[in-house]
Amino acid sequence: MSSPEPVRSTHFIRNIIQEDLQSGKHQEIVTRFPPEPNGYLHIGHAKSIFLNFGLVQEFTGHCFMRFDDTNPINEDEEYVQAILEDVHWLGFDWQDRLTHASDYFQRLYDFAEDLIQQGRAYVDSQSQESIREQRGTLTEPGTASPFRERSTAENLELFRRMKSGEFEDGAHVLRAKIDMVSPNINLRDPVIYRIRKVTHQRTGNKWCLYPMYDYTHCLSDALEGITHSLCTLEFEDHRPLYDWVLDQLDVPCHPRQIEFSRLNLQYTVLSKRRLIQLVEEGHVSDWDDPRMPTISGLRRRGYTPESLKLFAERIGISKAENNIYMSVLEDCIREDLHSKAPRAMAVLRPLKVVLLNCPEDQEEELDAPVHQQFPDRGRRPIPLSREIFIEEDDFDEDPPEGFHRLVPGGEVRLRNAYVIRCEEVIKDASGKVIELRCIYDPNTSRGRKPEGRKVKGIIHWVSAAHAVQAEIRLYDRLFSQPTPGSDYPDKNFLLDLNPNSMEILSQAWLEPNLINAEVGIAYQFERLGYFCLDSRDSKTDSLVFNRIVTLRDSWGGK
RNA sequence: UGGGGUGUAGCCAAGUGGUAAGGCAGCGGGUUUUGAUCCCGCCAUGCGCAGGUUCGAUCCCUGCCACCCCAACCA
Repeated sequence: MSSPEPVRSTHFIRNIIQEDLQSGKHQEIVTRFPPEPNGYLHIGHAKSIFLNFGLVQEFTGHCFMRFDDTNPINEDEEYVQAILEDVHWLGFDWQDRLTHASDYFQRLYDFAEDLIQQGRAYVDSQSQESIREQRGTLTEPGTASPFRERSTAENLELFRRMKSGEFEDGAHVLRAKIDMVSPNINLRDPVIYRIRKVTHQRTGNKWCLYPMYDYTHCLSDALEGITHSLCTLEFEDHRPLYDWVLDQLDVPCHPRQIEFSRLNLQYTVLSKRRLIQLVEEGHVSDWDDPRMPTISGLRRRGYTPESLKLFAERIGISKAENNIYMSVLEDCIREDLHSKAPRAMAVLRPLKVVLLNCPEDQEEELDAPVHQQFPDRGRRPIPLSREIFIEEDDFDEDPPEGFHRLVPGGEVRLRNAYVIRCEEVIKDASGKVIELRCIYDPNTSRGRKPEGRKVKGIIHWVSAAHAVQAEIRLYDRLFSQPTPGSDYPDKNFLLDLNPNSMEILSQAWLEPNLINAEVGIAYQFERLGYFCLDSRDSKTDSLVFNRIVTLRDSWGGK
């Protein structure tokens, strides 16, 4: 099966790597994908995964899968497993390069003692509040801590006692001694170690002292021999600190940090805080709710790894703020599935049609291609009998201009079958159309056009006696505003939740061949869109399909 | 008001001191038993604004403007 060839335009990071390879600065490149295991991965992470893992496939090199687990308070093994599954599903293999920042805790600690020995780090024994006040503001310089000039011996002793658990949380911290009046606030003696008497998901109770991100990340990169450390724009201000730490210590190499802009996708949210809130407050069923922009949600919804890769290629890599249309993502899955998906007919909102000239005991076995453009994929059986279902909105008593479907007295083609004419419209007491009586033209089977008339419309249908009932879940965007919350003073994104983001249709009818549908395969329900079995809720005797995305519809009417 | 970034079409995004790639969207037309797909064509005298240098500037220089990020013992 062919997947779409991604459009490859170059970007500044690829250019840098090419130059480094050509100049001989590096023989191969090493990257890393470093999530904190405190939430599920989302499509923004996918952008980073495709970048980091993709680059090393494109050039020679390898990529580390590294968990940045320096803050045991928020982290959890559940997230670790979910993240590994997601990265793997996207198509990447880290081989034996699965690491954790916590693997380096001892080495990091030793480096810290080294810093102290050099007089480049000190133990501060002030309260968190004092440290914050002394940091200064954006426009005012910071002031020195009274503990800044402690002796090396005292610093070392205190630091060792911090490690051995003699002090309570918050009693002391270790700070890098850099520059309290730097215009870059990150350089005003940043805290690099804090006491946290909590159990770490990997190291247990071995440590009660945990290193901070800025100190940990650069050293982990250096220890792994990372050549290019790719991160998002908000870390740009941290780069001087990244470089400072590595410059002080005897490390194997000095990776280059390069920043790119994070993904912003309209009609959804991509911040961990907000995604957690959606899950915890029950606005969605779970992390893998098919409306979620998480990788697991997209997977359950029916998105393919190939479609997400296409998306990553399309949006590109740059340093500019971006605001991607949701339609770009939707178009990627359409493009991928168009060639892959077997075709089927399904009626979501059924309207009964009786074919008057079809005897009650008549059953005709028609068939149709699995995929019209790929005849070698075979054919599927399509039974026809006297009673069929068509889509409710494929009939209109009072049609708008340009309506190509069925109208009273009019003709339409049943897809893969005959042309029918509507003879009679049956309504219930309230005036609602509940049944159509039609006659079919037996001389209009496959490949045969009706004589002397043009039939423009084609509608899908299923045989009532043969159809399989199923529940179908129609999904729409989770939020009704492109930038959720932006119109409210408190930026409350929940107020923009789309109340119609999921519609459940429990009376849908499927062509009988769909009884063989498999989880993980997307089907095109002709004229409607792409659908797949819900991996959680579908059962063999009660099928549940998710709508992945609609087909494009250039007809504005309805 | 300090520091760090970014501004190329509706949305992304290449690009170069020599006259603006590509994708998505949009528009027009063709094919079609999916109003899908597919095919063809159109779509920036313009690169945030104003000056300057130059034969020539989106690119170099100067000055502005707008937006984003930074004052966790988060990452």
